[in-house]
Amino acid sequence: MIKIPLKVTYAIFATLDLALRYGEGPVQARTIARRQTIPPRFIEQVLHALKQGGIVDSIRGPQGGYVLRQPPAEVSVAAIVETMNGQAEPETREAGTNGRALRPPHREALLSRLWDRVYQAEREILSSVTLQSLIEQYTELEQQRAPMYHI
Amino acid sequence: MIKIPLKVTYAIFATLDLALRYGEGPVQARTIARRQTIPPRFIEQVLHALKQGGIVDSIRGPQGGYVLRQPPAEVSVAAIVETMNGQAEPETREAGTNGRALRPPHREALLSRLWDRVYQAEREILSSVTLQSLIEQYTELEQQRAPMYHI
DNA sequence: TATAATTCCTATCGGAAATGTATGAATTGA
DNA sequence: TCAATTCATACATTTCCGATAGGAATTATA
Repeated sequence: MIKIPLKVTYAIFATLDLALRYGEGPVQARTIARRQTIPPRFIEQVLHALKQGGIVDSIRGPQGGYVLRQPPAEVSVAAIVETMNGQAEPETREAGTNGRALRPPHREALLSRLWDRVYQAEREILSSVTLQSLIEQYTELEQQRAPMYHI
Repeated sequence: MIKIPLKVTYAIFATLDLALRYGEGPVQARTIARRQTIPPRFIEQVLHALKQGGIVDSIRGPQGGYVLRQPPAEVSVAAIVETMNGQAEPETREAGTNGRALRPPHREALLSRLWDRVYQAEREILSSVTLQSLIEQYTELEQQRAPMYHI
C-alpha cells in the first residue's frame, strides 16, 4: 500500500546532501548526482520540483547551484514527500454503484475517511522527522561501527 | 504516497457486498459485479485473489458463488489490503552511493526505518477496521440523510 | 561584450505495472 | 447430460515512472 517512488528517495538524499553542506554556498546538481548516484538528468527534475515546493533555492549561472532554503532542522521529511507527490492530482477514481448495495455518495465517503486517517498518521510521523534528525541518526549509526573516517 | 489501487477498492466493496448478505448463501461474481459496478471479468480475478488469501470461500457449479469465510466482524480491512497487495514483491530498489556523502548501508537503513514506522502505523489503523464496522458507519451515514429506503 | 557554466523547461522514450478482456477448462447441481 | 458457475491463464490496453534529450534562459567572469 505504501508506495515510495524513487523520486522521493532521491529528493531526500539530495536534500540531505545539501543539509550536510548547509551554509557553504550552492551545490551543483551534477555534484549531488555524482555523490548520491542519481542519474544527472533526472536529479535536475527532482531539484526543480523541490524548488517549486519551496524546499530549496537555486542560483543560476556559473558557480550556481542549489541551497537549502531553511536550516536542516526546519525541513521535515513530510514537506519533502508532499512536495514530490504534490504534482499529480489525487484524481479519485469513482467506482459507481448500482442496485441496492452500498450507494455511491456514502460508499465512497466511507473509504475516503479511512484513507484519510491513514494519510494523517503518515503525515504525523513524517512531520516529526527533519533532515537534521536524519543526519544525527546517521552519524550515530556510523559511529557504532567505525569511528568516522569520513565527512 | 498513499496509493490505493482500484483492485483494493474493488476487493473491499466486493467483500462488503458479501458481508451485507452473510449467512444467506453464496453470491455470484456476476451479481456482485452488477451491484458494485465492477467489470465482471475483472472481479473474478479479485475474488480469486481473495480466495487464495483465505478471505472468501467459493462454491462451484450452478447456484455457486462466493461467501465470506468469517463473520464480517472478524474480517479486517488490513487482511483484505494485504491479500490484494501480497502478490507483488516489495522489491526494494537500492540507490547506491558514492563519494563522501551518506554511505550505502546505513543510508538505506535510515529510510527503511522510517518507512517501516509509517507502514506500521498504517497496519494498526487498517487492522482496527472490520467489514462490520464499515457497515455500521455506512448505515449511520445513510440515516443522517434519509431514513433508509433501501437495503 | 563574449564565453562558458549552470539552471530551466518541455518533449519524448521505454519498460513495468495496473486495468481490463478473452477463452477455454474444471466442477457440480439439477 | 446439460447448464451454470468458478478456475486458470493468456493476452490486450492503458497509465505511470524512471530516465534521457535538446535547447532556452540566466549570469559570473574574463
